[in-house]
Amino acid sequence: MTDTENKSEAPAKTRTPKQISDSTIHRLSRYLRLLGALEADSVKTISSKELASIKRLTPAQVRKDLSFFGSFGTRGLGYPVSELKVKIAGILGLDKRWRLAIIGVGNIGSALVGHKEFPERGFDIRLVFDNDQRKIGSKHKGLLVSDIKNLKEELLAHEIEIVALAVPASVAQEITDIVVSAGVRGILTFAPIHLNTPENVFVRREDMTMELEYLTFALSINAVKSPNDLGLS
Amino acid sequence: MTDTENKSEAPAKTRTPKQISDSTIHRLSRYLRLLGALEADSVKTISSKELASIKRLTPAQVRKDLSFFGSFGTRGLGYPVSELKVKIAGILGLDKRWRLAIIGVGNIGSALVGHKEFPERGFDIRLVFDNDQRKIGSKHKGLLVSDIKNLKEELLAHEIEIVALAVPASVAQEITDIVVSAGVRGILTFAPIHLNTPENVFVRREDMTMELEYLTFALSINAVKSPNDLGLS
DNA sequence: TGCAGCATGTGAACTCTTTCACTAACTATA
DNA sequence: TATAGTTAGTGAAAGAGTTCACATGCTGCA
Repeated sequence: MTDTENKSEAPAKTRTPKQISDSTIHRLSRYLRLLGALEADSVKTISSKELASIKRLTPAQVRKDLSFFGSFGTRGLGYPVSELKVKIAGILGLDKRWRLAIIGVGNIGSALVGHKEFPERGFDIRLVFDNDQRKIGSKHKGLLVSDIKNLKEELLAHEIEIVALAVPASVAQEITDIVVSAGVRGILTFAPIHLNTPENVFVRREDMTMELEYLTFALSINAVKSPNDLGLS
Repeated sequence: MTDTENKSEAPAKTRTPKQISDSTIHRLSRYLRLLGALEADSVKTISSKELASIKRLTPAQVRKDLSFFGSFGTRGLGYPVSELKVKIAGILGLDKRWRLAIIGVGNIGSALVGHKEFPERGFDIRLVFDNDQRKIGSKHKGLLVSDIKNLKEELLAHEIEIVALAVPASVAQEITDIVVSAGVRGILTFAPIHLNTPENVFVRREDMTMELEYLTFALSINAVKSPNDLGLS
């Protein structure tokens, strides 16, 4: 075999089947928000450079993120604000409204129910659950609290698509199983534990303590690790 | 002259510049929590394999994470649970209690004030601020709400180290500036905007909408699960 | 119409993170 | 004490994600 080199030539086509990273998706969310503000200010066009400087990123990063999904800009000019906003919203699946349920009306669940940003950004809270008899049946910030005993039935009846889980860690898995059995495929959980779910169910965890611990780590080290990634996830 | 020892010619030891990644820190937090549970169950020793399987990681990942900070295990046996817990807590700066202030007692701030996990994990909420006269002076979940007008003075007086910012995005930067001027170097913010801070101030952002949008992205893609199709053609 | 200037889109290089694969070292047992 | 079995620690390889650099192609103006 003369061409030993050849066997390593195969990967020439390193084209991964387009796996989009978490970071890219998160940045799209951030671009989207900025574009909303720009649109409100009647800005018509924005370059990757401007977009990047506002978000503390590199222009290349912005262009690369967008390029995964298509070509939305015009060379020599930049990106059309309104149009790009619509495109990104489409990519993120925000061209429809989503039906949400909040499970658990403790401190966090309560905050979620009252969170005004949700409806503003396309998320309609349709159901609120708790297991506390004193709460069940009463209105909480305008929403009737349902008995968690009827969780599955109600989720199905209201065709809930995404659930925010704000219950104690001790019951989180148990409730997750019910939620999944009701066909819900998106879960935003605040319980600091790993949730077991089928592969086609997506879970995102919001963990404030973890972020605080990141801060204590950074503050204790006292040596700055990476000056510029403050605030990025 | 010795041969290999002596030279600048060798591009040299890949200086591990001790750059610890975000992910590693987050995983340490998760290990720590698990170790707490194990300790409560009187588990004395745990291997990287066991630790990994519980957290859905690889054993190599666990060992690598820990190896950045030292050698805590025993070959052939594993890691001593209680000891490792103390070590990780130390790494994360959790060998002391931290003084926290919550700014903004709306939906989210209110949840934070009542969040029982904070004191349990070493974070003492010392101050709570708001700008609403109806709230100022009253007790909110056992804590007196201070006037945000006195923000700087109070932060200094109580030697607050970390602030949780739960205020509208429109005033977040302004308040951040004050917080920073009071010597606070750790900020956990819930406002969905970039905060400008000096380099020695650490900011972590908690953004529920962003996580929800991640879910809608995932759910949308999956719904249209055509083989090669990720977005537009 | 032609030209100058800009900004996109993108392969390639680079950097960071994860996984692999192997050695060193300890435990347990006889 | 020797031996079998297990597991930590760690360079190196592989894999991801980010940045570079430049050709392409559009805009605006004379």
